[in-house]
Amino acid sequence: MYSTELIKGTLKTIVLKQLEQNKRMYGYEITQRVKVLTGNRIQITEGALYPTLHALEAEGLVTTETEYIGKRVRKYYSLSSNGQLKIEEKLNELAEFIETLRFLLDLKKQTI
Amino acid sequence: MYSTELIKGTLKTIVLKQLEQNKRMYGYEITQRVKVLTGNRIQITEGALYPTLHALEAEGLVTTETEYIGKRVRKYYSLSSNGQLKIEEKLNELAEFIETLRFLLDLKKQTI
DNA sequence: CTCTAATGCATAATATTCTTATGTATATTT
DNA sequence: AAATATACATAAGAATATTATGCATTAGAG
Repeated sequence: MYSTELIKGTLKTIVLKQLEQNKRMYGYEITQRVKVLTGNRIQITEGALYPTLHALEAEGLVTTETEYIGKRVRKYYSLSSNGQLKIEEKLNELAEFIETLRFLLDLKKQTI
Repeated sequence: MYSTELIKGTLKTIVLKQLEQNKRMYGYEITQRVKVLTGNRIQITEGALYPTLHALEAEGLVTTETEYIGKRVRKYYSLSSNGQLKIEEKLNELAEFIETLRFLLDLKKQTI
């Protein structure tokens, strides 16, 4: 696990990117997928995730559909067209920021 | 300027790295140097910087000396040996985190 | 030579965004 | 039967930034 302060500021981007890649996901699924993909290195807590999803919805970046699996509710999230634009913006900004940090902190460039 | 949320979590690392590279700096100097080095892309505000410097001092990662330039006070900061260890730790962690993000968000690798 | 901008420190009020804790409920595995 | 996993949600608190304010000195522009 990374020291948590690093993750701050990237959560929305991570969530939007998952929705871009998988079309339609529910909250719990997002946390599990990110956990697996990162080998447990990034674990999104529920207290962080749900408020973030609600904020994304309020900003019009995602749309929702509620479904019942048996008696259990699931809320599916999908990227809206504004969300699609936003994730592209955010990825560009993050990539630039990382390049700036790399230079400023003299981090090694990846050649792989 | 980057959306401010990105900078959160990297400020201590940036400050410690500047002190590693320049031995002895005062607060205002750090903000100016980072501003120039990043082409105005990262501008550390005073309200963020000074509390951070005080925290680093309280953690024993930096030592301070106060000097007068004419009648104006300047507080110089230097990396302690614990600070030296800490910056190495933080840079390693950040580099790993960036690699994880690169994979998770499918960011392009730099070849330069 | 006066006024503005820059230098230099600091703190307080506020905002954001996370962690941790709590709550509720169903489904599955041991 | 009990523990764990699934699935949502919100509240209290911590951390860390922004914005605003305050004070004071020095350099430069008009």
